[in-house]
Amino acid sequence: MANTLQTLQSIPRKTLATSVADYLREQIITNQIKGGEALRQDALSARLDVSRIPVREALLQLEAEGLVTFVPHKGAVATSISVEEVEELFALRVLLECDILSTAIDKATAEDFIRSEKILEEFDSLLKPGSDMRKWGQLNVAFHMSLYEPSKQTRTLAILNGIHMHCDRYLRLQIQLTSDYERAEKEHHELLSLCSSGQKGAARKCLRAHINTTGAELINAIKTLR
Amino acid sequence: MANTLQTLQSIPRKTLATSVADYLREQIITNQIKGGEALRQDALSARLDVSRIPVREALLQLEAEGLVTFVPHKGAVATSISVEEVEELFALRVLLECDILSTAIDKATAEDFIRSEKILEEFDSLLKPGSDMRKWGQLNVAFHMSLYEPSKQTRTLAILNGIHMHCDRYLRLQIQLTSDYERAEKEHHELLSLCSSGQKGAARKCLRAHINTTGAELINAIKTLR
DNA sequence: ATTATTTATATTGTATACAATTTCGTCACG
DNA sequence: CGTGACGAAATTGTATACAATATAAATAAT
Repeated sequence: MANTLQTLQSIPRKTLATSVADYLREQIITNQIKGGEALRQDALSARLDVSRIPVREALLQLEAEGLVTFVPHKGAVATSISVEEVEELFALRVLLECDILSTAIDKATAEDFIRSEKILEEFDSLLKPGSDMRKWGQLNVAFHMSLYEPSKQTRTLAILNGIHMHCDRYLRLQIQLTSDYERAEKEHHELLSLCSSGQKGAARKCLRAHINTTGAELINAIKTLR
Repeated sequence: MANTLQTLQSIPRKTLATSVADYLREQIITNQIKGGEALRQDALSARLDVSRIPVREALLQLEAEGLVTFVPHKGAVATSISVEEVEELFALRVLLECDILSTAIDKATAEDFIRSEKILEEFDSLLKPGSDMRKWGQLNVAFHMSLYEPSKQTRTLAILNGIHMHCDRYLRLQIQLTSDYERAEKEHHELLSLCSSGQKGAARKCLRAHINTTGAELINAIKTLR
């Protein structure tokens, strides 16, 4: 079996630094740590009961992901994002995702579509309001990435992963407020059926519309919040 | 004066970790540290006469840039890149750079073009063979980024910066071997003149051709080297 | 009173020391 | 021979301690 090795080498012995990074990333994405908030190494190491070394390494990794900015001798601050940047991110999504979707459809197998389908089914389990938006955001990213994964374009996938992380940081807010998840889910199903029937042109069009309306709704929500 | 503040806050007190990162990045990009080579923290800290902490932080930063892979408890290894990945990177360049060029042209001022022009002039100073390719690669990146900078799309610019870094790691080899810099320079001048005269469509076409032929030449060179 | 200048405090950066994990050689066993 | 168990050496991960820098407070000067 080919993927045995895959599985084996993907047991990443968790290091403290990555655990701290995971924790902080979660906190930032869910807005429990707000944009602009300072992250003191000492406070974090005391709170998490580890030394400052893994905390520093976690902060460095988060900086690489764009979730904090790290100024030498001054400290780390959770990043905030401007409306212009959100717009840029969604424009990037349209550009990259529409492109990668084409090659993904060409290379996709039946199992690939089944995997995506299963993710959509998971959405149903938390359709009712009150369910945590954390899971919703994760599934949203997972669905999109699952669609593109067959392309095997690792660099592009990595870039998209980063973009989605940032988008979701704000999507979470909007989805919660506007109950927009029903639209998103309908569009997801539509998109997947177009993909699995190999209608590349229509699928791209659908995806572009999906990203654009989502972005527009989000920007709208952000602007009214001020 | 507006940029006084800019200048002041852009004096980043260099930390040891960033110095080490700069040093290692240079070594990797210039192929003095080859892909697949292991980077032992102990050896590096002894060689550079610093402790392992800044070395670790440097390696983490380089991992974020994709220049090394960091496996917990095993160590860091300089990444190597496959032909498929080079092809992907150049395809990404076409997609992103053609798009960003349009908005950059719209927003560009006279000074922007002058800045790009000056970079092209610098090329002349090292046109003769024997001059170091390090500078050539830096100028090449600088020229392209200078063209796109007026767009103010910071996320896209950051992504492109990373892509260029990886491309140049291999471009250096090819340029040296094939004396292809003459073609590149001619195309650079052509591109800039189209931009400064506001011919968006033609400029995009020219840029796409420039990236595509450069990518094709590079892939060609890599394949013949094996 | 306001601005400089100095002192003290807080916070980050780095070195050293120790703990945990992996790697590799050795040896026993089939 | 090949294979697996065991232990020593090498290497990485983390804690603690100290040095360097920045922030804030206090004092002095005009």
